[in-house]
Amino acid sequence: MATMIEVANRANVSIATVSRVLNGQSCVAPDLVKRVQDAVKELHYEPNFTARNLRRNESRTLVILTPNITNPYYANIIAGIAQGAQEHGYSYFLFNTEGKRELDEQILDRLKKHQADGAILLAAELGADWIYDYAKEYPVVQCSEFDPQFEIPHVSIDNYQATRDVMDYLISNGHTRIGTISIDNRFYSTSERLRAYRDALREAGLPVEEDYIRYATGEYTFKMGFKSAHSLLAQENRPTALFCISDMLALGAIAGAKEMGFRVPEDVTVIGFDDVEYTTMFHPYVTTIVQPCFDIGHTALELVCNKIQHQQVPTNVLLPHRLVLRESAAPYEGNIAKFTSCVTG
Amino acid sequence: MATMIEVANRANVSIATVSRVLNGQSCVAPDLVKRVQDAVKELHYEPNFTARNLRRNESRTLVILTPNITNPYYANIIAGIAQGAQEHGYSYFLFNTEGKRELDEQILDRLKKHQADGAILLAAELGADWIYDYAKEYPVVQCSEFDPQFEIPHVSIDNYQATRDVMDYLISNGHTRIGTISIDNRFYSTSERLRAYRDALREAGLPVEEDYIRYATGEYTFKMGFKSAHSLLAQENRPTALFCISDMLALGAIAGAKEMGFRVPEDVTVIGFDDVEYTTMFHPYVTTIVQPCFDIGHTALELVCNKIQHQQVPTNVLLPHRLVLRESAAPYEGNIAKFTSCVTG
DNA sequence: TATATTGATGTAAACGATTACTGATTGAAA
DNA sequence: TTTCAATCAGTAATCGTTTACATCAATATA
Repeated sequence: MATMIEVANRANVSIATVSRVLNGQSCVAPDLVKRVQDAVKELHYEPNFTARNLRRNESRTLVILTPNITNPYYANIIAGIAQGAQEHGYSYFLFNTEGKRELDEQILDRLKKHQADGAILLAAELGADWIYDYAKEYPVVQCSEFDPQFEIPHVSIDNYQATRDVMDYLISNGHTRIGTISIDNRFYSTSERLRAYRDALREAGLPVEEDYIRYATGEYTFKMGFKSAHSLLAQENRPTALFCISDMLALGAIAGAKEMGFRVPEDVTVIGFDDVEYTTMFHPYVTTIVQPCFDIGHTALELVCNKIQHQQVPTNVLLPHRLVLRESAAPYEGNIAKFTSCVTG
Repeated sequence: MATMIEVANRANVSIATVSRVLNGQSCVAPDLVKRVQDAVKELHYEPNFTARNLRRNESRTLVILTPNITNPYYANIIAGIAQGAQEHGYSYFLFNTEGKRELDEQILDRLKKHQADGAILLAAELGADWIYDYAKEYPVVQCSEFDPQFEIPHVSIDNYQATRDVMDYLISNGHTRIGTISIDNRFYSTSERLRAYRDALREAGLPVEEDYIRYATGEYTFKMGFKSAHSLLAQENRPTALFCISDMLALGAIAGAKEMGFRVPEDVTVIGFDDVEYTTMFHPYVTTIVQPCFDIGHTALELVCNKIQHQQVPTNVLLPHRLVLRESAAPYEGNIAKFTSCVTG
């Protein structure tokens, strides 16, 4: 592959002129410009980005840490990031770290090695103070998950309010026995949703039954939703509504409920969270909280870019959510008794 | 961030020695090694990979072109690639190009710019001779899709035989009116599956009805499967079995059939392709061809790495597939007549 | 006409690593 | 004791750009 020197020789100019033509900032005489451009074409010259990056002391590259790209929720956020990256001329390394700290750190070390100019974290756990060590020195932005006790810029929704919206809907529709399928992870969103769930019940004068709460192990998977719903609905005095903290859990919960012979929503209302596309594939379509995933990703990207350029960025960006009513939720009709008998184990 | 020079000064050695210690090939006296290591720690030195890459004339980076990460089929292949990349110390840029040639070329140009050492293409169309131009000069491997007329290394399965396996199963189970949901794309897999579909019917002495074939527009989506099944099953003399060239199409087809009042598999057998995890989420679980996605990705990565090291690599790697029988397929029982009446438009 | 100003171009020094080459030291062989 | 090879460390060139600075010609100003 030809270098600038060869281009310069062929065009009979200095390499400085070649560089100037290529970057097109300072003025160069038209005939020289033409000579350089011709030489570039004839030699099929392509700039060596490694050399350029070394000289400019940048990489035009970001790292993105995600727990799991297979999850359509993350996939949509990434789509937003991708579009923004394209717009700003950035590339990115996408890493599936499954939230393993070791791996996370190994990847963030790329910032130190000049392999990346900034980072976006999609699944920062509560209490992850080590992230702060990076964020102090390098442009780091958190997306969807964050810990409010650290001053690291983040983009998310108001998880507490979103859950209150769900609970308001359920309670005002007559449900009094409301269960929730949560996860045993250390995400702020999880703890906020749980807090809102409890607060809503308490404020409505309803008891907070620990038997109505399930903490699924690990990830937001269909299987976990299935199992949790099974165990929730197998109870004598089972809940009439299930609030699931993700759509994949809700889809699993619906399947689990159906498998036990319950109709959704007639016998059990199920509400999800996120609004991934699978919510409208299988009936009943899932009533859920719509998160502006694409925008969350896109905004996060804007923030890193601004940080890279040493601009001031807001720490706490919350985008609007929305409760969308579909088929899996219905007012409580009081027709549950007949089903309690057919519950197996 | 400290450089080698600072480390060298602090350790009172030359930068050559620092480099030698860091790369650990040539021998360095133990006390010097220690001094260098101490200096590295004290200064929190991290090598600048841009500089290293410039000097070594490599990037340790790959580009991966995929039409759509959201599709779980591609996601699994990428998981295989990711693992291999990790093993070999490579990073990769993942690009969703949606098969747009312009974009594809723009990204492959990174090979010329020394931004990547090799490329893996997940969705090369038939007749894409321009890919060959890159493949001649740079390490390029194709994964899942390829064009047999070009000598570019690729990893895939035997799509013709896999489809013959499906058709053998259907025909030997008494189905004679077999439809297929294909796509109007330019993939070799698509044309091979269609060829096998026609051949199987012909060889079994069954007519190839063009009315039983649907070419969905664009992508392998749930929606397309839904619509295509609807139109196939709305016919007077509708097929009793549908072979879908992807699982997402099959899931859509099952939903479409159900929406029309058909039972799957009692009234219509539906068979998919790929074996993504969604096949076993909703009943009926989908009978499908299992592709070793992870291995396909992993093997493709091995091939690029070997090519990068100028080793000889095989051109045509085909991995084994398998037909797995689940709930969505059943022998033809002849009980269809009663349903033809309830078919709407 | 002499001088200051402007603007285009070239020269050469970075950027931070790797590595060919050179030189010094040591120990073994003659 | 001399010679030679082997081992290890240092010097400096190199990778391919960008860019501060120097140069020079042309124009404007006095």
